[in-house]
Amino acid sequence: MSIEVIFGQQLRKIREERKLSQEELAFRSKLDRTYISLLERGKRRPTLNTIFALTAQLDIAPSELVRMVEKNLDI
Amino acid sequence: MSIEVIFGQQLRKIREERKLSQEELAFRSKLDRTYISLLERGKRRPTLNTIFALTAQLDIAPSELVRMVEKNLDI
DNA sequence: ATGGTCTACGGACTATAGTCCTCGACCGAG
DNA sequence: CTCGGTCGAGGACTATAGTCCGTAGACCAT
Repeated sequence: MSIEVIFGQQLRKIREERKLSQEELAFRSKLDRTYISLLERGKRRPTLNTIFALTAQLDIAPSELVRMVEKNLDI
Repeated sequence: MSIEVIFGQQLRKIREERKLSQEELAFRSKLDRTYISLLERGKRRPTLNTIFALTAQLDIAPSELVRMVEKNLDI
């Protein structure tokens, strides 16, 4: 599976655990609502800064999210 | 300090520890030499995929590089 | 049936990641 | 001095990240 698809899956998982809507996450991280949707569906490749912006609102370290991607990549 | 500047510093540090030139790293990670230079000087913001491509050639986990950025960010 | 919430998805756009080509400066070795 | 290896920098470009508009469908309650 590609990096961006795995990333999207993990992002969605964390967001849902936090009980946030895509729109709410977008608002808090100052990103666009439709862009969160694109990310979760693996249609976009976030920059490092975007990852930091997202994780800051999800109460998780950027490196932790990346680590989740790594782990799920080789499955 | 900004995320991209810290990232560049850490990238350079690791690359030099591995005794690779920018050109050699660029070749191995299938990126452009001038782009590695831009990254190290904090002039560009790498995508997640680019981080994976770089770290794969630096014998370090992507999450580890990101963790280094995190740690140095609040100094 | 209707209104609210959530999400997928599209098109058109702007900003910027990443490429390619080039030149100039530096440095240590021959 | 010159030459090879290395890097900074800039200009012009192409690809794609990220925005901003919208529509439509699913689900849930009233």
